[in-house]
Amino acid sequence: MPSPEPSSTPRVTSRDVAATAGVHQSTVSRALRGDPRISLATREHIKDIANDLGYIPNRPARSLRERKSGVVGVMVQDIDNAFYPLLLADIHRELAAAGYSIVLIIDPLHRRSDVSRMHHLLDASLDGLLITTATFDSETASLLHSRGIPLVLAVRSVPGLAVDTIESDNFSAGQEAARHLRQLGHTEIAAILGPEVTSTTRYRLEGMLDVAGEYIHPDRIHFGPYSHESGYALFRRLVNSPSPPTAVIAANDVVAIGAMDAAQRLGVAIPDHLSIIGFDDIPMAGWQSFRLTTIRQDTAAIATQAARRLIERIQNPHAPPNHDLYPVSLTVRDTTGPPRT
Amino acid sequence: MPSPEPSSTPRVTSRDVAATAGVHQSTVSRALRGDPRISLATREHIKDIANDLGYIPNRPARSLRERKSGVVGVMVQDIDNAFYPLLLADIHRELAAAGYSIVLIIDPLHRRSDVSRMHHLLDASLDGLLITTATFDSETASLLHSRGIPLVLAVRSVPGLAVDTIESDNFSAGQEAARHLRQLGHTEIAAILGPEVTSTTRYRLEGMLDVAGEYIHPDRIHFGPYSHESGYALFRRLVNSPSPPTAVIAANDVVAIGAMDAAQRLGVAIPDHLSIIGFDDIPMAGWQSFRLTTIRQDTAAIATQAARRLIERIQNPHAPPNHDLYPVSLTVRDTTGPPRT
DNA sequence: GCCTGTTCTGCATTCGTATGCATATAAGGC
DNA sequence: GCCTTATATGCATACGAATGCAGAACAGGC
Repeated sequence: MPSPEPSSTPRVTSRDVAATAGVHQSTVSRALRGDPRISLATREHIKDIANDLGYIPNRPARSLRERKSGVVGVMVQDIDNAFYPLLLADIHRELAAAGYSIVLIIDPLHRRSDVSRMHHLLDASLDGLLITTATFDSETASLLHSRGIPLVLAVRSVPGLAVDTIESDNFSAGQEAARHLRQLGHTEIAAILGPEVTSTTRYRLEGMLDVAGEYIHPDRIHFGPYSHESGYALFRRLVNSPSPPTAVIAANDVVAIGAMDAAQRLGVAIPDHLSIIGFDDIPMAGWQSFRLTTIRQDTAAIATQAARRLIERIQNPHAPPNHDLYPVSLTVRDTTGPPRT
Repeated sequence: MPSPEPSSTPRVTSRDVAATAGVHQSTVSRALRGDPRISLATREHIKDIANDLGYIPNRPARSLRERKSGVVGVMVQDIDNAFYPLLLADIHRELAAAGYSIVLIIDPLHRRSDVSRMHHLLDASLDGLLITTATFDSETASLLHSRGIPLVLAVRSVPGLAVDTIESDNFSAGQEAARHLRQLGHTEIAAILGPEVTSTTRYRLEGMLDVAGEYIHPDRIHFGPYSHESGYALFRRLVNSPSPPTAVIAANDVVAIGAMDAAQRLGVAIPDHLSIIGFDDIPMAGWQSFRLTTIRQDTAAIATQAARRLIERIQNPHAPPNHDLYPVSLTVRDTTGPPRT
């Protein structure tokens, strides 16, 4: 198969189509958009010619004129973290089905976005923004919202910010996790949590404390990033402490699996010596190597709904904001059991 | 924190800035781009006013005028597959550093892109395209290239297509894997491979056969998607066959881990009963739960280099294409050993 | 055959920025 | 104090598509 040379042919525009069809550019525009005011015959004729010439409407020109780009931004914390690809897959499917392209915006915690860094979000190249990385201490979402860009918060919420929010019932999630461990008889519970400034961490913690506050000593509550490494490191520290806990609640499955990795390395038997429970129920949690007990959240539903809400918001910027709260459920596998005696 | 209302204020344009600065729009444009022909005083004055007014240049307008969008597309097979996020992270870092935004294009194998589906890739909204999903049977890359869009192929190559290509030495990779198993004494080797139409699969297979052709019976060569599920299912079939192999070469680490998952479920001891080797050396392969022996490829280098090549290609569309070939190396962990006796 | 009313198409402008060219003002030479 | 050369800014237009409005072409009524 010989490789065809790239053609340096200048792009064919609606004017070119118009010229060869013997009509005016405006007629081409209308014909291709199916305007019934153009006679059917002319419409078909123009479509044929457009096809022959390989005409493709210029997107920037259209965006400029229509004041919308057909592109939305999706902000994730860290693409190299099993949770976000999971979200992205469903978000992408839904948005693509509606004709939107997705710009990937990676917004790591340590590199907080100031106003200047978000200029490119407000340059009219994005019709909307789906944020999965909102934190309590960042004004990003609030600023963007005040600048009028259609906005949706998924997974994490910001109290008092009146924008569409799609999240799990994380308070219940925390309760469920703690309740499960309590029912197994644990009284020495530790928590390896995510960043303190995230709603997921805060509400889950509140739920845990609500159910098992007296069994989770403040010294045993640790905060860190939502990462495998964090689970690994903090678990290590917990186990090497003078009085190790009998159960660990991990920030999410990724962290829990990091902890399990450390456990395996340290020769800590799970669940015989120590129980671990996570949150999310990502597919990996169900793999034979892990069989992780976890609080399931409906990530697919959240992703899909977030995408839909964003589309609605773009179409109707002034509708009152919605708050979708999804229930969670305990999934018992093999990493939790009664405490060692 | 009260939630500020989204402002419906119309966007502030360079003309607005010009008006309040008492200069012409063109002067604003030049001043903000640092044109030395505008006096320093005026430049600063205009910048201050632009700041005060919160002026942000309109991207579609700029794209239209400059004939470049500052956006590149990155095509991946399946975001929900550990390998691609890994690639994406580095690609994103590199492109973001160069000021490019990334549009995520998911191009699943089963939904092949025809010309109409790729119209939106040619509508001038993308300055270039980084394809990680090229296959032998798809004309996508070739077509796009002939249409003149700057193009880079990463990970997978297409023979005879004269475009920048960045890949590992997959033939050597196949050789290494087979050599390792041969040196351990294996004579009953099976292969759970990726799609036959990918260069990675084809070249790795050729490498394997080159070294151990007589020990890899054609009936034991299986093709499937590069997925956990495929590894799981095909491994199961292999083990349940009348004469199971003593070693399995998996398409990549994701597939290998799928196979290990099946092994664990079926009670097949690894490596005592059966050896498994993968390709890539994704971080997960090193986790305690897996300790997978694998042929390491420098994914980070490939991702980074691909991004750089694309940037170069955009700047200089007519330079001769480059072919970067990266060496691979055997990483021995705990999933390979001598065959059972 | 004139007038009204449809139906179809063209004209001209708009979106916001960048830039070639012209021009105005200032500075310098003598 | 006139002319040349910088220096600094303005003017006008292009990028490509969409659209309000005007107008052409045609049909029908009488």
